Amino acid sequence: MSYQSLLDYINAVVPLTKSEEVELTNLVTKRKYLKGQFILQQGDIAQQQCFLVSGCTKMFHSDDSGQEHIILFAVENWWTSDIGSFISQTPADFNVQCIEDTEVIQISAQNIETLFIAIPKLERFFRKIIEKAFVALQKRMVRNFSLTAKERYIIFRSTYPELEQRIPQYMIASYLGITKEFFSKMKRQVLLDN
Amino acid sequence: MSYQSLLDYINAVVPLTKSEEVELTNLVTKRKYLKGQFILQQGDIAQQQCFLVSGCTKMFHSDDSGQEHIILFAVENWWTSDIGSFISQTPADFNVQCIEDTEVIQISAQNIETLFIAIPKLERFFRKIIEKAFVALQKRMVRNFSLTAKERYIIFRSTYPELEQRIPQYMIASYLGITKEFFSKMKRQVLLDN
DNA sequence: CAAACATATTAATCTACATTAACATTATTT
DNA sequence: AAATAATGTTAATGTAGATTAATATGTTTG
Repeated sequence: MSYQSLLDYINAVVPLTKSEEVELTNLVTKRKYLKGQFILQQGDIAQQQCFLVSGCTKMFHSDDSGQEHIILFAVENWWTSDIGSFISQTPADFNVQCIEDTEVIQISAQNIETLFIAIPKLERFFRKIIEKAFVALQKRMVRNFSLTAKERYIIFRSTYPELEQRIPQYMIASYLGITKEFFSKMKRQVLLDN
Repeated sequence: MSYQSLLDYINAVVPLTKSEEVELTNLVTKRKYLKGQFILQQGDIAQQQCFLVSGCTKMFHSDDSGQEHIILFAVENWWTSDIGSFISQTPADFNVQCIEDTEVIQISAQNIETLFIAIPKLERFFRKIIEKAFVALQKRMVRNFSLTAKERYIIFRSTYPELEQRIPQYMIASYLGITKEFFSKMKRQVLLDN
């Protein structure tokens, strides 16, 4: 069935019965986006939370001077959305844009409430998902405080070896919080070191 | 009753019945710490999640060169804990230390599981709490990428006007990700500007 | 296969912030 | 009240990373 990757993902955390699986799949939708398309634009209200079936996205903030600051990539079996906008239905601080053709399973803000009532253990599931995301973000924050860009890059490489192949350098630079020019310079250093 | 501030806090998000309130208060404990004492030390496993009744704490990471990086303050009605350590019972990345005499209500890792089973809506409560924390952290991350220390300080002042009175400057500097020397210099600029 | 566009490199110059070190001011303790 | 510790300031010098701008390479598209 077409929602299998999401079901597998959820079942690994909170096992669902067959009827719960049906209920869930009735409240989600599937959608394809092309490379370059926006799933969410800064200023709009996030209507959906997205689970990636295939493809790759970046979530970023455009600041006043037009600079992009990438704060999250997502690939297969990752979630992406501006959670703040989604939960309080306020204008998003972030854009979500596809950097490959991307297929997602979406849950709307309305349906997620229905789901929480129908299947309370999904509340546990989403709590655990966001706990994990929070912990990762907190660690990244500390790294940005205490490590140099070079050190952060080395950690990024070893943490997400697949990502480096799929994502243009200048986006990785943005994710690390540095310019593409400095990234290029620093990368040469790293490669020479090995 | 002595757990009232916690009950008020929870009731504002998920209303509890009287019997649920009793059940909850039976599974939490109260404790006092003196200024300077550690609630949690880096490398230990976080046994408790803490709700502050009074006082003030800082949560920080000590890096390899011994530098402190503060990533969270907490005052009355805030939660504090190394969530990562607490949920997966692994060594903490962070210290939590009192910067005033502090009284907390604590929930242990074991009891929180009991609570989730006894009162499922607490699962919703903690999901909402952590969602809020996550959103705030994400915004702070973007600010660290896109704003100067001066701009971040101005936002800090207007967001937490009370904190600036209670907390030594050098800790605010650490929270902003800069040295106390640079903070001192930059603060003079900000004060001259007004 | 051009032409257009997206991505990456290099080098010169600039700046926000770190480091060091000395000193000043407040709190706290005895 | 003196002594000690904690906190805050100032100034000189150093550096990670930004900015600008020119050029190179790679990849789509007509």
